Amino acid sequence: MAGAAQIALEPRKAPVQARSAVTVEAITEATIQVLLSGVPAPLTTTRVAERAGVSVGTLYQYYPNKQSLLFAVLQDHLDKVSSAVEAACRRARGKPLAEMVKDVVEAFVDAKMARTDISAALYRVAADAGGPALARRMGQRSQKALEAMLRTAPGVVLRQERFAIQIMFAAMAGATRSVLEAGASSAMVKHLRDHLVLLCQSYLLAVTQPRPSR
Amino acid sequence: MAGAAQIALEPRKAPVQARSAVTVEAITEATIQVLLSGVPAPLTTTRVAERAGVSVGTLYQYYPNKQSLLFAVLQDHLDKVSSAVEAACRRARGKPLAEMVKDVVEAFVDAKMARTDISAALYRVAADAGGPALARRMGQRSQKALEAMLRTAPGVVLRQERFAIQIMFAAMAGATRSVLEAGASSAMVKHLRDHLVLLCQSYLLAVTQPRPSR
Amino acid sequence: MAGAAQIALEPRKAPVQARSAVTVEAITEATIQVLLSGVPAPLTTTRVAERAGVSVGTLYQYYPNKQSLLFAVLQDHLDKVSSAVEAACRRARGKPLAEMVKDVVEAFVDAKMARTDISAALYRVAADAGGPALARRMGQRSQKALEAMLRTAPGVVLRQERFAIQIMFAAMAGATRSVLEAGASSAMVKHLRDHLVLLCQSYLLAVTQPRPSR
Amino acid sequence: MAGAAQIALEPRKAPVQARSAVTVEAITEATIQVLLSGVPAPLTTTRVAERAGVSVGTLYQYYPNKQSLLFAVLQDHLDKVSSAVEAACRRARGKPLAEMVKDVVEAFVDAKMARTDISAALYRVAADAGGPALARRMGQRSQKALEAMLRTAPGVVLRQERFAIQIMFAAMAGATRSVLEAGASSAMVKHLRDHLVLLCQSYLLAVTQPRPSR
DNA sequence: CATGAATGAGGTTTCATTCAT
DNA sequence: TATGAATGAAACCTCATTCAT
Repeated sequence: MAGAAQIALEPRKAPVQARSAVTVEAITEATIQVLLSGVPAPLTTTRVAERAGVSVGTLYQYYPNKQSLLFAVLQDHLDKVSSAVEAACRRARGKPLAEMVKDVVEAFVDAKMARTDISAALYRVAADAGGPALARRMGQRSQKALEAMLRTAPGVVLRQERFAIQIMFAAMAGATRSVLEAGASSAMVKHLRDHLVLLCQSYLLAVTQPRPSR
Repeated sequence: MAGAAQIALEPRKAPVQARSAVTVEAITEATIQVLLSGVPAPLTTTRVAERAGVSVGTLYQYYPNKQSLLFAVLQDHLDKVSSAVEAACRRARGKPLAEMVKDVVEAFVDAKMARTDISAALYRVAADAGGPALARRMGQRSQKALEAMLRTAPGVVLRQERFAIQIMFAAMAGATRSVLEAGASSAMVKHLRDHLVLLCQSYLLAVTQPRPSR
Repeated sequence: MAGAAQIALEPRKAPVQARSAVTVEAITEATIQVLLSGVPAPLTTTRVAERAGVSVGTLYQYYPNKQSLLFAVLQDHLDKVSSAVEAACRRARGKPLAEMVKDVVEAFVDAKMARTDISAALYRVAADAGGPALARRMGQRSQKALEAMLRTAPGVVLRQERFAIQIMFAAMAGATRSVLEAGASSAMVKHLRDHLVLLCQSYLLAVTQPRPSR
Repeated sequence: MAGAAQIALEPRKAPVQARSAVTVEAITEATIQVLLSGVPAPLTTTRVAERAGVSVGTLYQYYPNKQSLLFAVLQDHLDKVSSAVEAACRRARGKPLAEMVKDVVEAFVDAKMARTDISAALYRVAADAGGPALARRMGQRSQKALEAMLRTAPGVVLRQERFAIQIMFAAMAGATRSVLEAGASSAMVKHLRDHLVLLCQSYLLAVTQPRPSR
């Protein structure tokens, strides 16, 4: 989509009742299933509803429009990844730089690769309006956490800190995407972890400020 | 798009006559213009034709369907980048590793950033069927060139060479995309160049095989 | 139409609810009306929907494409005729040949001429892909019934039975079409009945096997 | 097509020059070829022109529109059949009824089956506006000739002469079409000839006026 | 609350026809 | 005269969304 009017992206109502929660869950799950069932068929609200075992009307009770549905699914996924990174950052505070990086990178890869099928499928809808913005927002959450963590690394000061973190994070995301789109066999995923650790460690070292000596 | 039937992606006929060449050029240019004019309006063949100052019928004389038009525009862009990388790789053969990397990274960034508007706009359509495959194919061209070049680097042997190159390339692409989607001010672009040089240099060093000495 | 890709001809869903049944009926009726209103306007789905008082979307809920709509209308018509012939054949079993023929021919003509307007209108769409095949299939139903009936005619054995029946049926159909396309005044229809009875009776007599006497 | 505006059906100009004659011939031949090449592709003027080895523009020099082209091809075909029937009728004057019928029926079948492929293909376009009218006109030519011939049959007076001839002719046409659409193997064609002779002979006998004796 | 029939704007694509070269 | 690029009306069909039941 080359653009989109300003559209409500928030779910229409929180699923407070148990019955609702089940329905909503069924709908989001169905969305992913439709995305995954590689058939050359576009993702339509009717198809999602069918797959979820509810009527379109019901779907529209919970999501004001199609965008908001996709948005919710994407958000859920990205939120998991961001949270994993944030948690790892919290745990790694104060450790030596190399360890920090290792912990965080592995947390990121593990979260992203927990369901390779979903991750891969979501790239297809992420280009829609709202997707890039959401990704950026979520990326910033992670980057903020990284920044906070890195400041606790003993004896480390980064040059152009913010920017360096953005680059590192984007590099991680790019490499992960590449592996995902290449099929993401478990062997590849393992290599990805190791290489990304190396890549990030060496990069951060390279942008480490020369210690103000004496 | 969540999927697509097998569809002809090749242009319908090459613009042999002068008149035709102008028309085709106008159409591809219009495609980008429509993509850029961020207005909340999807890219439609009608709109592209309008913008190009021709009728829809004319558009369909050259492209059998909408996909093939987008495909052509994307291909043109990716081809420029790949070619730039290949050329840089050829020129850098035999140089020391650090220089190699510098030359190639800069060539990549410069090619990608020659028209930041186009690059950014194309991310929106790249998710369509055919887009990912094309990107992968083009990426492989670059990676092949990188591989050939790196083998001429004096005293350098990489561990898991192919994979390492894939990761490096994907990291570059990811970081570049990140900057592009953040606005890509010229200052940022300059920093991107420098940081990517560092990132790639240090990563390659890190995955360099310990010389089997003596 | 000079040809057609393989296209779904079956209705999309059966009208189960009362509301739907009305809609479907309105659509098929409208199809015939549009065909009849001899105005120099082709049969388009939009026009049919308009005439039926529903939206195009509704039409497409029940018929996956234009072909299937025409197909359904044609099928309905041909089915009525075939059924009439079959019924007559069943009733005429065991009667003398001349009576058999009379009964069946009259049943055929009556069924075909019940709505001369519809019959005439349908010739216009019968040439479309699917039409000839359907007509052949329906013709064979009738011919099968004829065959079964004729075998019960006392003392009658036909030479080249199957083929003779095909010829007779096609002759009937051809003559009927001719009258239909000439306007089919009720006087003509009456004459048609009488003449076709004669024609079929005398033809069958002519192809009756000489009784293996004594 | 369910109708058509009043459209010029006459060829735009007679091919007076030799060059033109070749071109026109190429175009009509190409029309049939396109119709025959059973591919699920509609008959378009562009395709016909291509096949004929000329440009669309040239096609439109000779035929003012698509209808007139189809009309010309159909007319050519029907004219051959009508002429054959007329000639046979002329030759058979004065012969006994049975011989008359035999000669004419065989002339009809032979003319129609001279090119079974063309005959079969033309059914597909005959339903278009202009087609039925043309067929009727041509049928009347044959029927007139039949009428004139039959009046010379010694001792034969038909009841409802005109109508009977119409029915007989339509029956012949219908049976022939049936065989054509069933594939028209040469064996079937042979049987068709024999059966149609029988059918017509016995039918005419059956409608022969009882001689006003004494 | 759920249903699913109905809506209709709007997208893609075709193809008969014209006319500048 | 021949060419074939250009035209654009109009056809088919989809699918997000609504609302009576």
